[in-house]
Amino acid sequence: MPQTDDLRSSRIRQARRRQLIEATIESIAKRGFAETTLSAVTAEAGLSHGVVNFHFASKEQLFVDTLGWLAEEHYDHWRRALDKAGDDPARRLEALVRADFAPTVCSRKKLAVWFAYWGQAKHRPIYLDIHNRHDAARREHLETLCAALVARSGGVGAQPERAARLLEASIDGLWLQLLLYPEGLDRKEALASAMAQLAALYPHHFEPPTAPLEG
Amino acid sequence: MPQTDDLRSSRIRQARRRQLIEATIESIAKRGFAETTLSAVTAEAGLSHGVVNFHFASKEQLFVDTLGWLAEEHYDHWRRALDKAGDDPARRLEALVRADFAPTVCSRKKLAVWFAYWGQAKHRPIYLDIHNRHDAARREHLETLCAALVARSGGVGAQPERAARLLEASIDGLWLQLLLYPEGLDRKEALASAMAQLAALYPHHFEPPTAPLEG
Amino acid sequence: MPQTDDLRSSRIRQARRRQLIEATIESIAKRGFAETTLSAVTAEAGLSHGVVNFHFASKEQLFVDTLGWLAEEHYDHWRRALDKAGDDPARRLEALVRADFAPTVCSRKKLAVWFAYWGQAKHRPIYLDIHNRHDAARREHLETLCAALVARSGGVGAQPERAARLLEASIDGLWLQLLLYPEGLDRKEALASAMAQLAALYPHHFEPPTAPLEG
Amino acid sequence: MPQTDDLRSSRIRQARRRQLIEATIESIAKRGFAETTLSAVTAEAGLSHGVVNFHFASKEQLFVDTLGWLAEEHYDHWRRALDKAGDDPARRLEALVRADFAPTVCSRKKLAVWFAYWGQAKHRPIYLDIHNRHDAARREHLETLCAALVARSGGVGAQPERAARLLEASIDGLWLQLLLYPEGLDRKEALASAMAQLAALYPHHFEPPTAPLEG
DNA sequence: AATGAATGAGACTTCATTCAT
DNA sequence: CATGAATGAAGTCTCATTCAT
Repeated sequence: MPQTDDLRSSRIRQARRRQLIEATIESIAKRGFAETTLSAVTAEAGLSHGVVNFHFASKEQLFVDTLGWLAEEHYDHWRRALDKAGDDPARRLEALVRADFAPTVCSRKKLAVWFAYWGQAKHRPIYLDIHNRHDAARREHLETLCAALVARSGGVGAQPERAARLLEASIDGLWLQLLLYPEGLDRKEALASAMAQLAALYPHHFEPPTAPLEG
Repeated sequence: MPQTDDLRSSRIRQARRRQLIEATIESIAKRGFAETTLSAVTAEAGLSHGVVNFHFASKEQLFVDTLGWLAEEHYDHWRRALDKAGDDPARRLEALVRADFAPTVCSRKKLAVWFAYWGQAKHRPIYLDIHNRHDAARREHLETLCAALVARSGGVGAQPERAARLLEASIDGLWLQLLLYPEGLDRKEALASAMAQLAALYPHHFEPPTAPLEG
Repeated sequence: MPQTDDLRSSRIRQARRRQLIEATIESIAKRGFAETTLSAVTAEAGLSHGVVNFHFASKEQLFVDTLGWLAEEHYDHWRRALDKAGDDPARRLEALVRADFAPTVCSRKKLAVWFAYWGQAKHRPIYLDIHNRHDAARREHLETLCAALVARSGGVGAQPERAARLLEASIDGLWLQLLLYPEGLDRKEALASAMAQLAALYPHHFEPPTAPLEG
Repeated sequence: MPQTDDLRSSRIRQARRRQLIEATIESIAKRGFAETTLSAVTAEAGLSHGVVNFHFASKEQLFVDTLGWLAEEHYDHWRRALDKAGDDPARRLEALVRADFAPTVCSRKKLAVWFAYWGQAKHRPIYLDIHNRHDAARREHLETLCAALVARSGGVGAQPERAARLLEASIDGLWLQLLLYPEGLDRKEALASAMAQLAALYPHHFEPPTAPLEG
């Protein structure tokens, strides 16, 4: 039956694409962008040499789709975290922060890949687009939630735009430190530092943690 | 006179090296790492094809020396800022933060290059080494100064290690945002945000700025 | 059927390797080692630029495999000649000598290639290895056969080691003269001289030829 | 005084040429033809990079002149040996043979260089020319002397042309074996083998040596 | 839908040669 | 006479892409 065949074919195609994208992530993390050849990707995936051009128009398209997949995974992750957080703005903000330090999105492998893409952001507008498209919603949530906490805050907390920016900056900066000083900082301490940042911005809503947190 | 000749020869070599390193920075910023071919570099420098291997053992060595030059430039920059800042810990801390947003080190060009290198940090230990070697001193200063401000602080400020980490993370994160959202954030507002971070950590020593600052 | 595919694929690869090795021999003979570029080889073979590195790890490996092929061809050649020669030591020795002047192994093209490799023997131990590995068996046969003829011999023939060495040296030296004086010496006269050498060493077993021989 | 200056200048030039030629021989022996770059030569000579093109029109000319120098050295060497040998043909022939195994001309270094040149003979007619020009006289002497010994000889010795050819071939072949099997054969045993060759050709005039000879 | 041999553009690198000093 | 920085042609090798099977 042709229809069934098409369905099966389509499922296989999806599976192959996914397989190749994951191999690409693996390879970028392991070898970096420049050394990630299509041979490296197909070898990683256990597939044959010429298969990439069968599922992706070009190497560049594979990279673009890989970033898209990564961005979507991240998006889905914090959206789910937010959905489970209830209605209290402080709890929602905390959930957003915690989401970024969950093992799935905050492994050293994933961080290496994120920074590999960011390292090319300036001259690859398409990467910037994909990233910003997915991140805009998160920025808005951050700002809205910061604004909701303003009432009882003085100081920086009273400037929700800056507070949101600093929150995001700290998280990104902690990610960078996780990448650059793997021995000086682990994921739990990075999370604790991020929670401390919340406490610094909104002392009426958050307590600075005194020890590393369980992520 | 041989000695004079040697001196002149050495000066010429130094000048060429510098010229090529600057062309490399220009090219990485413009084209990214992968597209920075030696032809691109020599064309940028207005020199002939083969010069690079005359002054650098290999392309990789050119990249290594370029990062070294960049790291040293940054180091010299904040050391000078610190020297001019006097003895008051708060002023010294502020000087350190301001230094990172000065036009020379915080142009979009330089940021693109920094993140290009960081994007390869995981699989190029040599890049990590060079970066960390120069950065360790700065981290120590940050932590010492944070510790000096602890006395009148509660909250996060009372944890100098975390405070220093958050300060550095915010700065790096703001750098990333300057790179990723050139239209959403300029250097002055980034500096204002960094000063706001100081105010959040040490409210007794710093006021949150109410408008973007002159860098 | 995968197995069939593998077999076909393997046959194609073998054929290409052989094709490239023969083109290499052709090119070394025509242009010499230094001028034998990969372009020259692929042009000779009527193939595209990049094939070589597809079938050989490097240019050097191509050269090594070419010498290996040459050495094996020579080995097979004299083994077959020996097999056909019967049991009489004198006939076997003669067969061994004649084999080295057969058109297939003693063309000016092949000689040029052999001496091209020998010209690099001192600083390319791998070439020496390959050559000696294949030649050791031949030296042993020569010596054993010389020893078998000793009984009725006086003079040099009574020293089988030296006799064997001189036999091999004369053959190699005649090869060199064929290469260096193509107009002063042809293959048939070289063979006659080699047979004369047998007669000089073992006058009871061999007659010096009076005219050039048919090879 | 201009004339004096010219003389001095000329002497210096001659010295430099000689210095560079010897460095070339050294380098060909050590690295082979292909790896002998002009840098290698000047480094070997302890001179500066650009000096070669000042004394030789091109790299190729340096190689040609080096071969010329080598050929002349060899020529002078056997001429002197011949001059000292007296009038007896047998003694003269022996002198000629012994000359080729003297340490100065028969070091492994020199052999490597000779075979390096011969390895290119086929496609570099100029090398062939230089070699043959110097060698023709030697061949003639060999043949004349062989002819002079014919009277009391039967067998191969009665064919002076072939005898001379076999004598030369054995010597060249022994040279090749010295190059290829440095551990299986030393200069003294090679000389003994060459004397044995004389004995094989002219048993009435020469005795086969029973032990290696002092060269 | 997959394989993998083949292509050829383009990268890095070497090096003979030139030339200002 | 000599130096050594500079040039640029040419070589080897890599690898994205194509395509017959």
